[in-house]
Amino acid sequence: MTTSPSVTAPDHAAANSATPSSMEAIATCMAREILAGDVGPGDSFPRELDLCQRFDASRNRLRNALAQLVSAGLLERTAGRGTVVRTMSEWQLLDPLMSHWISGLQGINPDLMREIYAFRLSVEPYVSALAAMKANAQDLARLERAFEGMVKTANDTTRDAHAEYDVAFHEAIYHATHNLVWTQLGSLLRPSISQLIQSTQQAAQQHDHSHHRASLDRHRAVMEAIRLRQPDMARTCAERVLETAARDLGFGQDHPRLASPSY
Amino acid sequence: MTTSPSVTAPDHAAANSATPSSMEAIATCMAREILAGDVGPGDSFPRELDLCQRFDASRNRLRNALAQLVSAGLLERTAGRGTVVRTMSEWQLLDPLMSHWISGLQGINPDLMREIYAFRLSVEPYVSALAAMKANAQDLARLERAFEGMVKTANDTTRDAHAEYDVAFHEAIYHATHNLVWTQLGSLLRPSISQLIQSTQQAAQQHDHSHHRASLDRHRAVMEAIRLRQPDMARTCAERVLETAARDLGFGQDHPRLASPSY
DNA sequence: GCTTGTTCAAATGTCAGACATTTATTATTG
DNA sequence: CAATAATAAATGTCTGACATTTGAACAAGC
Repeated sequence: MTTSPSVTAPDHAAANSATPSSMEAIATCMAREILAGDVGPGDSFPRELDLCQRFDASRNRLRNALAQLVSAGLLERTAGRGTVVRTMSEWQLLDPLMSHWISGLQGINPDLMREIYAFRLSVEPYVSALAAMKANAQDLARLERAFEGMVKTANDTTRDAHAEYDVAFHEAIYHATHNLVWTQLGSLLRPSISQLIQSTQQAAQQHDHSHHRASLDRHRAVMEAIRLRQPDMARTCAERVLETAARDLGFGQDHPRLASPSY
Repeated sequence: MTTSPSVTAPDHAAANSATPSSMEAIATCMAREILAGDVGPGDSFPRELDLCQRFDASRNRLRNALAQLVSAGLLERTAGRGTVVRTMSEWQLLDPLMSHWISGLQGINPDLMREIYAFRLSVEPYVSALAAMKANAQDLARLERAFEGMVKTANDTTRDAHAEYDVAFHEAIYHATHNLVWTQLGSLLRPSISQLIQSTQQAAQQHDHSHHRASLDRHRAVMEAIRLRQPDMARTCAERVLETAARDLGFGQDHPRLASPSY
C-alpha cells in the first residue's frame, strides 16, 4: 500500500471540529496512527497539503506537528521525495514525546509493547536494588504515601484511582535512586506501566479478591526491603511483582530468567 | 542577570558567515551555551528578533531551532512572557537531540556530567550481565571487531581512532541485549562515553604505557565473560573497567559501591 | 489607601502566499 | 540504447502581516 486510508480519510470527528485542533493534538493523532500500526513502516505518508485539508490546519501548524514526529524518529522527510514511515527499530522510544503519545493509546503495536515490557522487566528489579541503597526519609515517605493510596483504593469498583497510585509507587522507586537519568527513565516508562496495570486489572477481573490482596502484599514487600536498605531483597521482591503481572498477561514464557542476572 | 552577554552578543564567527547557518547548527549553538552553563536556569532568553539578527536567520528558521530546544526541555516559551531557561532537572537527558548536542562539547556543566556518569556507572555492569545472557554469534563478532580495533590503535600517537573503537565496544554491549530500549540507551550514552574516554586519555597521558595495556586487558575480560555466558563475571569485569576510568577522573569517591548492588 | 477594571506595549503564536531546492520522471537527442 | 535536458511534484524557506497572550502602567471607584 502506498497511502493508508486511515490517515488520508477524515474519519475522525476532531478533524472537522469548529475549533481548530492545536498543533500537539494533530501530532498526537498522527503519531498514534503510526504507533498503532495503521500505517506500516516504509509506507509513504500523505502530502502536507492533504493533511492540511484533513485537519483543517494551516501548512505552518501542520509542519510543526510533522516536525515532532520527525524528531521522534517516526517519520523521515526529504525534499522532493516526500514523507515515509520509518521502521520500528528507528523509533526513538526514549523521546519524551513518545511516552506522551503512548499514554492512553489502546491498540498499541504488540511488538512495541513487548519490547518496552521486556525492558522494564529487566530494569525495575535493578532500580529497586539501587533505591534500597540510596533512599532517604523523603523518598520513603513518598513511597509510603503511594502505597497507602493503593490500599485505600483496593476495593474501588472503578479501579482508576488505584492505577494512579500504582504508577506513583513505581515512579517513586525510580526517583529514590537520586539520579536524574534513572528518574527520567521512570517517567518515560510511566505510560507503559499505566497501561500494563490496566491490562493486568482487566485480566484479573475474573479472579477473586485474594488476587488484589496478594498484589498489595508483593508491593509492600518491595517497600519494606527499600526501607530496611536490603538491595538484594528489594531486587527479588520487585521481580516477584513483575512476574505476576507477566503471568497475567501471558508474557512470561518469552523472557525466562531475564530479571536475575546476578547469581 | 536577565540577558546573558554570551547569547546576546554575536561573538561567534559563524554568526556573520556568508553562508547562513542551517537550522540544526543554530539549535546546536544555542543548546550548547545552555548546557555549558553560560546562561543560568531561570534567566530570560533573548527575543526571537534579536536572535534572528545574531544568527542572520529568518524568523522561521530560528523558531524551528528554538522548537528543538523546547522539545528537549532546555527552554520554556509562553506567548506574551518570553523565553526562559529551565532548571537542569527538567532537561530531557534522554532526548536524542541532547546526546547530539553533548557530543563534542568541551566545557560541559560538571553537575550534568556527574549525573550522566553516575548513571552509566550503575547501568553498564548490569547491561554487561544481560549481554552475557543474550548475545549471539553476530553480537560476539561485532564485539570482537571493536576490540581488535582497540588493540590495533593502542599505540597511535593521536588516539582518536582508538576512542572510536572504544565507543563501538561499549555500544556493542548494549546492542547484545537484543532489546530496543537498551540499545537506544546505549546510543544515547554514546557522547558521554566518548567524552569520558577522551578525558581519561588526557588524564592518563602522564602514566606509562602499561596503563593502556591494563585497560585493554580489562576490556578483554568483559568480552570473554560475555562469550562464555557468565553474567556474574561480566558484571564484575565491567565494574572494573568503569572503576579505573572513575579513578582517573577523580570521580571515584562520590559514588562508593554504587555499581554492585547485588551482594 | 486599596482594589478593580481598562488600556497599552511587547513577546510569542499563527496565517497566507510566494519562491527556492531537491528528487524522480519523462522527453529528447546523439 | 544511453546520456542528457526539461518538467512536475514534493518539501524547505522567506516575508510580511495579523492574532493571542501576558504583564505592567494607569485611572476610576469603593
